[in-house]
Amino acid sequence: MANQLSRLDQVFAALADPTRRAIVMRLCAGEASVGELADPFDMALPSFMKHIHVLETSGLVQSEKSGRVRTCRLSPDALLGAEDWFQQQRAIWEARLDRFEAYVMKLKKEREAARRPSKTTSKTTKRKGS
Amino acid sequence: MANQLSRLDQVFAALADPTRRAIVMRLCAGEASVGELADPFDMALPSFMKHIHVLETSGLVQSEKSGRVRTCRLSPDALLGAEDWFQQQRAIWEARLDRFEAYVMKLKKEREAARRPSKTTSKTTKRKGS
DNA sequence: ATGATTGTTAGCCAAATGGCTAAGTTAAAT
DNA sequence: ATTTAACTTAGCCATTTGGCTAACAATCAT
Repeated sequence: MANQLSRLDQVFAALADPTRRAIVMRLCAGEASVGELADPFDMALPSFMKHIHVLETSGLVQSEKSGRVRTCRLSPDALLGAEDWFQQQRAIWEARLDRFEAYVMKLKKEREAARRPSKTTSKTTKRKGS
Repeated sequence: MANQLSRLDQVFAALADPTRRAIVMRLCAGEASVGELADPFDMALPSFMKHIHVLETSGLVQSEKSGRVRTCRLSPDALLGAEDWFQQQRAIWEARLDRFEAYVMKLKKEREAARRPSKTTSKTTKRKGS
């Protein structure tokens, strides 16, 4: 029944909300209580707590309660996991660009070879222009 | 009236769905038509088109129609923008760790200085244990 | 022991999301 | 001139999301 969201799904969904991104940014600077975190936001506490809960189930934030105050801290692993995803995509993207560039270079050489049908590439025969 | 979502909101929301992440991954390898993109997914075309549309309004994907086929390509800027966010947070996080480490080092020195109240640090007086 | 702080639970509500089908529309193929 | 291919639009539906209030703990301070 439970829809088994992947970790990445939850992390990206958590970060899609500006309130939650602000919480994460705040927690990057150090741990804080729910009250401290909620203070800057014009929002009822129960609404705010929902955001905290989303962050916790996404794995981005951990918290523990001592006395009547719950202290939240960032757990950087989930953040790094998401960052990894970008880096992998960028790697694939850049590999593609490299291949494309290689392809263009090949075309260029072939065009040149077609224009000058000698077998060896002589550096002395430099030509410029179309 | 229009709720003016920030670009980051839209990018992260777009990436929170596994179908859409798969589309982005596919497009990292090169442009493709809607039909080609939709093929691997067991989903009605109109549903799939909604995903494409989400990706387009997030800025992650651009598309253009020629004839009856719409070709989609990744626009890497939005992707890089989101990656930047992670890197900024990580920078803050790491700065904090550095500060913490510096703090621990300071404590350590003070403890040591308190234990051995001479002004100069003599390397000869090495001591081990608690 | 009372009262103030600091969450927490329960439940309501409007809007957004992510799926569907059915019925267009436009370009290419025959 | 039809038919087929490749989207596109319109609209339905269930679930999720993100806000609220009201009432309930559970501590800490006095």
